Amino acid sequence: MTDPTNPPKIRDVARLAGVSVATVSRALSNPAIVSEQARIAVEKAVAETGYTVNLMARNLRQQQVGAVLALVPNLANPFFSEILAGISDTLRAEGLSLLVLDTLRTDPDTPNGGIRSYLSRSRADGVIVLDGTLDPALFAHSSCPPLVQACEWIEGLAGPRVLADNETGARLAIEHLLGLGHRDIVHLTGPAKNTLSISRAAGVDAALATAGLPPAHRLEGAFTLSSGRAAAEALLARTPRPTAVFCDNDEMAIGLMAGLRAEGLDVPRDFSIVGFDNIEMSAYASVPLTTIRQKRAHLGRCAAERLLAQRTAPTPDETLILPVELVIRDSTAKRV
Amino acid sequence: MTDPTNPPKIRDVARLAGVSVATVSRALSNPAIVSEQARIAVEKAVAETGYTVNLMARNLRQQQVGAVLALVPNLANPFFSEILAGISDTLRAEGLSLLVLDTLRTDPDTPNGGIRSYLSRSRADGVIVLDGTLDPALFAHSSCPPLVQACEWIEGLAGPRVLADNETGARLAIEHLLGLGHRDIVHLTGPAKNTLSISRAAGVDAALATAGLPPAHRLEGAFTLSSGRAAAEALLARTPRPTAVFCDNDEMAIGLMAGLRAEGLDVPRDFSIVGFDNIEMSAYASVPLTTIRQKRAHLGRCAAERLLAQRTAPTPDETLILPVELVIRDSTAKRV
DNA sequence: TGTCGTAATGTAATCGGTTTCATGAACGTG
DNA sequence: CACGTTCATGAAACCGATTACATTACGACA
Repeated sequence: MTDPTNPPKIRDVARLAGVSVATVSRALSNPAIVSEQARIAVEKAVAETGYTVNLMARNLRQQQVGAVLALVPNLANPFFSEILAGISDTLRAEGLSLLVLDTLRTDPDTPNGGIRSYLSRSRADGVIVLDGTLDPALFAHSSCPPLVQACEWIEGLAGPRVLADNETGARLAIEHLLGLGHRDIVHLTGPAKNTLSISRAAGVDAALATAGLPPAHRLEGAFTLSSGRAAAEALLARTPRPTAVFCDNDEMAIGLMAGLRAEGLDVPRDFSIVGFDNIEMSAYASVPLTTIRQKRAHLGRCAAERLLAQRTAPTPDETLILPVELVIRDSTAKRV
Repeated sequence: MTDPTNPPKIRDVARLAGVSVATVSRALSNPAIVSEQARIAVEKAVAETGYTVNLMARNLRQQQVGAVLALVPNLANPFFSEILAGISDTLRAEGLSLLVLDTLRTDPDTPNGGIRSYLSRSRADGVIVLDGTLDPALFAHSSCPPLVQACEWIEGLAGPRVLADNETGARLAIEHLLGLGHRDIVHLTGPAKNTLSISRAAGVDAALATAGLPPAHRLEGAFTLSSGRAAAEALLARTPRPTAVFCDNDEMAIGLMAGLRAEGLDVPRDFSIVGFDNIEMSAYASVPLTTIRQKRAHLGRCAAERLLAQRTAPTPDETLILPVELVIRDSTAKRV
């Protein structure tokens, strides 16, 4: 019977069913190719012993791991966790496991934080990179599994990418503000070298240029609530005072609104604010936030699907750009 | 040299170094027991070939996986992702991988959503359960790896638990409100059968009883922003109108405040509100939220440490209760 | 000098499956 | 009836490491 210390092996099932281990293996993985009689005997023996395959053994033989690794910049950031949820969805459907590595919380003593040791074909069948700040050299060895870049991307790293349409998003935001009469618009960005910020800056300036305006002034933030709040002060120091701010994510926008409120200023009367991402909280902010909707779970699913597609077809290296849309709430208003 | 299609095996290293595979294995895993000379030869050969161990082979032999599985109720919920970040920290330090499974997004056709198949010793060396709604029978088979329950827990499931001090947290919240003169306090809970809500309800009623008051009225929510907002209406329908609400998490509190604001009511003038968790957003809400601080990353770390402790010592089945504290902000005020 | 202990190493078994290849039976066909 | 095909099956190779066990060399000590 079931012995907790000695899990049943395929041998035990074979003996009990009166067939060979090969037949048991076949009956379990490809029932169609064994006789009815053998299949039933095996099923009975499996039920009786409580046998389950040892995945380490199977994986060793099949040279696959059954898991995909996601490299996330900050696991504690809800923005990424929703992408992960989407990735998880797709992987589940394929019976694959999701491995998560937080690239923020790395070992400072090791070069590249010891991430390298996780980038091995014997640890994961594929990698989804969500962190645009990683060193491309990390992925440049022969035993690095196939990869897909999602959301952020790494300059100089080949392979398929799944991105939101950042430029269009930024353009929509700016056009919305321009339509409301705003002319002096500040762009509150993420870290200067962040790929998202750079492509959105391009969208911002393109929209401004189309309207015959010079590039936007920029304030550098860090995608955090606190950096948004801190930006309030810098914003108020500007003369003439801008009338609108486009923020590279909703968290900074919410932080900024909190900072402005603390200074006795009103949104949207004194400042119109547009965010990016449409996190759930944005609809519940003190002033419901106008923002750019980005379907994060969907992005995660697409990234995972693209990765899985590489298992069969060779990598097409295409960039998939997902649409975004403007969500107008209460944080933007006509310039007075 | 390095051939992308044929990763070097330990054999290749051995041949190149002029030693046996056993010596290579020893030189890599326990350098102290090989001669200086052999160690150097092996190191050189490893560098030359670019060899990395095949973890599937090692794991099969050593009968371990090198990964821990976390069962989270909802990956998209930032509350859990911060716990995950803590878990990740601890595992990283031990060179272990983190596997994540979203128990919300399960296959509705399969009993238990197909979670069962992930609960195998050949998939993970241990399991951290963050979902209190799972069926204890899931874990009741011999090949289920050692587990730790964290944050939430499952009635009828043995094993160590790492919990926040929910009862004390609820008591602190209620005592704070009582101290401000509130007597008619509503408890906005999570789902009725949720273990967190039940233990907090006990804390609430204990504090009220100490003050000679009857148990609190309860409203059932779902730990979500929208359920918090929806509670506003139910709250206002009560006569006499309560003056304070204790919410089982910050998200519901923020949702509730949004709902009340929409009805033209003011916090804290018309209602004092206390949340639970102290998520980062709470300090940035329209009215900075008074809440119960719970160190989520620390909780994750503790859970992971306890799991790892089981590798050596036998399971002590103790429950570890982590302290919480009251954070007073602006959403609570003296009853007028 | 013989014996023993210790350190370093190599050979081969082992982990638990999957898969190749060989074999035999059953069947249809000319 | 001989022959080729298909189907089901089992024996054994294989995945790539770790490790138990055997072997050797060498120094210490009686």
